[in-house]
Amino acid sequence: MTTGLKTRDTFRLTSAAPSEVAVPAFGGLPGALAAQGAVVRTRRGQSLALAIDGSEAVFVVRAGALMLRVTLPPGLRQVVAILYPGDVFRAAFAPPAASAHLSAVSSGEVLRFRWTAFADLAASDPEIARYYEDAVARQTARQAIHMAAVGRFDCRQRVATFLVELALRTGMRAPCGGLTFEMPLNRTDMADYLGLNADTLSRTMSRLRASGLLSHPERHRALVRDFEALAALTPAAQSLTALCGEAALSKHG
Amino acid sequence: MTTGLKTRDTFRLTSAAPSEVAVPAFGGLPGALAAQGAVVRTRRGQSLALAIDGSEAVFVVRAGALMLRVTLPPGLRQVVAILYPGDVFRAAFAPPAASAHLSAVSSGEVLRFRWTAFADLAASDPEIARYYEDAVARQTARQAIHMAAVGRFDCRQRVATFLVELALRTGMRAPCGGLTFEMPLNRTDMADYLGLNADTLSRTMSRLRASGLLSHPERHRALVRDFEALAALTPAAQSLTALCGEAALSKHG
DNA sequence: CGCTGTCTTGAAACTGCTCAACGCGTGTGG
DNA sequence: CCACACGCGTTGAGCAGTTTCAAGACAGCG
Repeated sequence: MTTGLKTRDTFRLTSAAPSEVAVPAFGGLPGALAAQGAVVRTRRGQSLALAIDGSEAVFVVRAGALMLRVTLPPGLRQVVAILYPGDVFRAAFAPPAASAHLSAVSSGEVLRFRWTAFADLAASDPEIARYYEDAVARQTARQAIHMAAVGRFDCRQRVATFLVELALRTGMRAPCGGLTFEMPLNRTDMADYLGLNADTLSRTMSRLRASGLLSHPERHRALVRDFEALAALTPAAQSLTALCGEAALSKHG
Repeated sequence: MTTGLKTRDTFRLTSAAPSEVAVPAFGGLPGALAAQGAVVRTRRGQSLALAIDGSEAVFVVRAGALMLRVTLPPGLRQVVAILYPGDVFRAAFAPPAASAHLSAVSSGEVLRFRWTAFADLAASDPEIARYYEDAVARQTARQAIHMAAVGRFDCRQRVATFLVELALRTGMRAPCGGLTFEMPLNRTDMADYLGLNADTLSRTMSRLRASGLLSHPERHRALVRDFEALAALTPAAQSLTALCGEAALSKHG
């Protein structure tokens, strides 16, 4: 909030995404933020405390990715969200009484603040306020798509959706002409993210591999030969490209 | 953001909800907001445009409830969120290319602003900024629970979760000793919210009715004899009471 | 080399979905 | 006033897709 400027995303209503894509505010992290936050380097699996000696924490992801997992009484686990560079997470986003757990899915770097300090920064610097607001809005919109995927897609659609998401985020053009990207989550976490059984997920990916859409040159890395074909498998393809930007697709690795 | 004050919610980490519940900031709507916003009276089914002649809108729910529905290409519909009094909705929360649609599920009243104007208000009034931030955080936490429900619960658990949610929100002690509340959504919308088939939902509710937990004294209204028993059916009961407050449970209708 | 954790795969069981029929309340026109 | 169509909810039967459970493959590591 704070600034009267228009959202960087060209604002759209319903309807198909135009080719001019809303580029998320990566790189655009306000300098004042980086100067004030505590830098935390993350390693895969590392968990991040939601409180800093009793007071609420806020995180801003600079590199790598985080995930928020909740666990409900009978051991039902759900990975609620994956946070990519540019995303923000306030501890109050975690639901109470649900064993909320924030952890890194890959090595990277996050900025950490006390919420009180962060709010003061935002109050005094419109750029920070606007950055935070836009990040929250972007993430909320992404969550909506994820919700629809988990609520309505069959297993192949869900997996395709996730792969497209990863490809758009971290994909690089491979020398051989396809698209490669990290698969930082293990099968269980991926299944928990997609609301699937780990066995079902494994089967589904095997089928994608068998159909030639996907291959695993090495563990924790995927190669997609024909991105268009993969995107055609998920009803959310348009929304995802609009949300993540297609910048990644042109980067060469 | 803006204010350095601590969130009204006593901040908690993981673990079970204590009996002292985080009361959502109803009634606590800053006066300055009400003075500035355009009052919109809603009727059931009425849809709310996400843009005010081309610029982004924000809504603050004062009474009644709204729902956000997305529809993906093959006609897959998902009700992503239900917004109750005190909740806020910024148009940028709606995902692009997903036929996002915001509509009223019951008659009520919402305040409408242009986002630019709202942001300016928040920048100048810390109380408004804090109200908005806390509302967004509360809603995000609720979404996390909903995500877990859609991703991991079986149909009975999902329906129980929804009923508990409604009971906590709008439930009143009935003269006969149970709890009554409105059921503003029709079967289809409820099913879309829960990620279920409408037929399955109907069956599930019939079973609940047959087991004596639920009854329909009149259309669009439910009566729960034994709230504890209903709450015992959902793994999210603790989280829901922590998020919605139990104030409603003591109100007499 | 053998251990462990992760991933894969198969067969059976089950849950929820599809499709179609029916009941009911409401609105409309004869 | 009745007949009819319509929207909405309910219900049954059969089916499809997912989960469950258990066994096996594979890589990493002491």
